[in-house]
Amino acid sequence: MYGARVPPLWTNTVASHREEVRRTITEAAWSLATRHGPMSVTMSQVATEAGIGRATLYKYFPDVESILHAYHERHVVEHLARLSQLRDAAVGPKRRLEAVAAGYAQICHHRTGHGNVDLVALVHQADRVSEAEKQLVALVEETLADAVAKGVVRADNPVEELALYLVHALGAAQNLRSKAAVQRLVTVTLGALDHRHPRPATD
Amino acid sequence: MYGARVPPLWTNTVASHREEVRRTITEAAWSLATRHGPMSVTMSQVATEAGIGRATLYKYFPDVESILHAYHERHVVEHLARLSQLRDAAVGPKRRLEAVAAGYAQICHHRTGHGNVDLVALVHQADRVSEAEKQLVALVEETLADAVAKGVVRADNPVEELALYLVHALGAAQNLRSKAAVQRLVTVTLGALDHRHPRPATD
DNA sequence: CGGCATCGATACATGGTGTCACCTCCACGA
DNA sequence: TCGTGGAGGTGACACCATGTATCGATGCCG
Repeated sequence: MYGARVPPLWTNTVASHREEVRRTITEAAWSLATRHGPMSVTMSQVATEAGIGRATLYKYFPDVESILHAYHERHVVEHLARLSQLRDAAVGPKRRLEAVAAGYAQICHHRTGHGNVDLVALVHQADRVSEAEKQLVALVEETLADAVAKGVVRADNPVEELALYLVHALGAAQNLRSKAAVQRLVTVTLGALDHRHPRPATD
Repeated sequence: MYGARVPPLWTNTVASHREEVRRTITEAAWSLATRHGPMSVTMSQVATEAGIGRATLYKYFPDVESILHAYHERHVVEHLARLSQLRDAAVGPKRRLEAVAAGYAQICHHRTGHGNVDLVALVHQADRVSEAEKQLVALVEETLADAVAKGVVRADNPVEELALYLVHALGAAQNLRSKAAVQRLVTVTLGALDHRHPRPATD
């Protein structure tokens, strides 16, 4: 389902079962973390929740942090695919930027209900930022850079900084209630990127 | 240093010592968390690092999460005081908003070096948002509301949403390197709040 | 059909957890 | 000044989580 990872004809029964178990484990751990807080999750609890032996669990993951990290990684990959699709479906740099921004805001918004937002931050352990996440930031940066080159986004700031601004600002969507509010957030956030900035001060 | 909290003549030896120990404990725990990750911090480690008995530690805090939470709370109180001061020192709603925004960005920026950023998110455990933090958001909302009332900030969005946008966007400062970059971030972020928004689409 | 490898569970040594009873020492009143 | 109350600090204890080693079971491959 998430793509074959070994040469064809070799991913039949064993590997698929292992992936199934991995999925069960990660979801069980995430469920526990959202319910009782990430600090209190133990390997024993995860094993019980997943319905496997505790020793077996250690053959899949070394500790709780790795499990949560794997869960997060899987979802980031999904989001990356979705954003790529949204970007490619839109025409023109402005539309593409809007599509990616709106898509990212939606993703953040959906995190509100089905899980503790702060868990995401937890898995961002120090330097352990995942490869998929770098790709995600890279996607945003590319889209932005294109928009800057076409003159629809202000060029007076480094693209990396604008991308950082964009991602953080849109992350506020996770605290919003309605979809309308998310739409307003996207509009406001993109407004700051307008090529007609900066403006003369009114004071 | 942090202001007397009991009626005068009553904060002599015992209470001050207790506060001293609390401070030592919280800083020891934060140090461990930044070094080895928050998931691996144990009460035993904290007790050893703080130089007290493990049983004594339980007379101050029930678990690791509470310790980290207390550390964070103390700093939020400091930040709140600083932002209040900045706001009161500035004249006019526009200047006040700029001062508060710049101050908050600086605070986020300073978190980069001396500690893992994600720890902050960790202590935001679910519904356990601290009172001081609510006050901080309230401060931002008040400043924004005043600016909206005076016509220097766009009025086509709810103030709570704009405050959320502002705080999240400025939070990007923690990933920036230079002070100049932080200044650019503040400018870009505040640009979206300009009262001359929304603009006609160019497409 | 039998070797082979991997999966899964019980067993055990180690270390963290939470909580006593007990000790020490400051604060206050006679 | 001194004794007593009460609060802080500590060692000890029982319990649980951890990580690993060993063993039986199951399915793939020649």
